[in-house]
Amino acid sequence: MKTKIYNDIINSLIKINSKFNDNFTVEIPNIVEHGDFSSNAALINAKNLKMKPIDIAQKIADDLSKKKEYKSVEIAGPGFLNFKLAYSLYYKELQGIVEAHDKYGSSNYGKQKKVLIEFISANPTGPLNVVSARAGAYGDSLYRIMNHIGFEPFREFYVNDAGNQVDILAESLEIRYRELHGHVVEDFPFEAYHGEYLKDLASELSTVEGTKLFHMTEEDRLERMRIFALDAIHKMQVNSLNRFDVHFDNWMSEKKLRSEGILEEALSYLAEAGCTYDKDDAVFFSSTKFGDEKDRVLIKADGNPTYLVPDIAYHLTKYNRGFDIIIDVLGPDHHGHVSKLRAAMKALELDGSKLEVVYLQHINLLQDGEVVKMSKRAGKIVSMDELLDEVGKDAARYFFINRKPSAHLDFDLELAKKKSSENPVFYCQYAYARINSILKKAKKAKLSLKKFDVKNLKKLKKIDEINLVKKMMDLSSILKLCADNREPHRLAAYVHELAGMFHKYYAKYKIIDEEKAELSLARLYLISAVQNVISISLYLMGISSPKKM
RNA sequence: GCGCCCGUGGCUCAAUUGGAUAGAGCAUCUGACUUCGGAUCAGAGGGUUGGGGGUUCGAGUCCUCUCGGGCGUGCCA
Repeated sequence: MKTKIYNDIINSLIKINSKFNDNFTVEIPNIVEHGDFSSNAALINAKNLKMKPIDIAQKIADDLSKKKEYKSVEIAGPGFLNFKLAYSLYYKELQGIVEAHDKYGSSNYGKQKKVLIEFISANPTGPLNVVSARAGAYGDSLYRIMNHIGFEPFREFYVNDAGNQVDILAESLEIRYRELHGHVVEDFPFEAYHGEYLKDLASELSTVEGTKLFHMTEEDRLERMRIFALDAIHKMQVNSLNRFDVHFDNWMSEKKLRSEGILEEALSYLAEAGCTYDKDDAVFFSSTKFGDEKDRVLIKADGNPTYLVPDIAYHLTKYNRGFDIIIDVLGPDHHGHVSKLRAAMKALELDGSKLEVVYLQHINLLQDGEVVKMSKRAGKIVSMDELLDEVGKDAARYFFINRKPSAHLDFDLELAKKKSSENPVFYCQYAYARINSILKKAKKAKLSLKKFDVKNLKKLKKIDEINLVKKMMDLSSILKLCADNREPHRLAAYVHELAGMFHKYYAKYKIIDEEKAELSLARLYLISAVQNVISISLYLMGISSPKKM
């Protein structure tokens, strides 16, 4: 509908002067008195056309008010054009919402662009924590939204199952295993993983292997520990993610990348490009050529690659797999790292504009008003499972999505535990459940929408009813904003507003009035559309729509 | 030092990408159920958008300076 108005304005502008500027917008104003839609076309064109904005606006208004679709075209302020549309257009749109059902708001906007969204990518050294939960809620919702409007998104989890930390993991498990079998371990190493889950893993390992492992060579034993721990922790993480309704299309293993020789490949490309050199027994990447502050080590003096190498190799595979857009969802402590990565992409002559990095800011966990210090090493972290136990999937997902990624997040554990009206997700779900119950009651009163003739939508004459339709029509532009800016939080605000409008409407008007069957049916039709839009929005955030609460 | 992110009512956050009177929730106060679900609704108070300057018809948004807070700046990952 916006584009229709936009085109109508263009046609009017052509009549005035062909040298107009089409860089104006058509928007839905915040203030109801400003009409259904408004445009700044006259303001933008004042310079080009060498006319006063008000005069341009007047010409456009005169031209467009001849059309029957426009109930009124008014000029306001310095030269804004405010449009009011005929109700028949809204009835048609309302019908479209109901008929499209769960496809409403979907489109071919993304033109099948292939989008890789890498998120969470937590180390496989322990259970997922609340930081991963935020990334999970964010990445999965972005996926759902992009999928809905015609992109081809792909979800990937990068598993750092090789390297130093995995050795530490194996050693940590070994210590727990020894303890379990009566060995006294005097000083638990500081750098080892201290979490309780390793004790559980040790006892699981013991039931499988008994004391057999003590008879192996140290090397074999640690390898067994490594494989066992990685596998068990992976399952643990998948299990938590299933509870959170977050899923992946691919788990990319660093170990696999290494075994396939991709690291060497990446290194040789860099060498061919003349971007590497040897110094102090190490191999350096001359990243300063590409805007980095200093050159970075690729191969350490001990012959092992730094973390940068597998990361470059991994991103090389992202490009090679033919994605149009590559999105990395990272924690804020990675931004120093990304400049190195970008330098490498430049050195390999890859299109840097394809790679986007979204930084999710930190989460402060608040308990009794105090910040809970989280430390992986000390094992003092709140896990995703604990969070789900306490607040449930729906509230947790809403809570995380409700904020833009770049904002810091204070997660008040006490507040989140409360299953009360303080939690906005209940407000939205309640609207859905309430509509459901009204529709059920309507059936009992023998008001069936199946017999409803859409011609009777003209019974919907209240401005509140038209406003509900207008709000629902916003969905597709909200989804575009969410997708283009990689900011799903707008959808959370949107569904909350829509639910609010419905609650107000419900309180003000009686929907089922047995003496006015046609009006009742028209209103039932309206609220069934609202229910549909709420359900779609919640689904896109991974939140359920319960029929009863 | 240098780089990145953030600063909006008491608290947590929005603001359709530069639009008209900066909006919600929580908290506080006042009201509304014999009626479709009160997990709701109606209403009130609360703001120099950290501060100064600039760009223009128009700035929370862009530029610049400045003050706070967070993070980064490893031959750790």
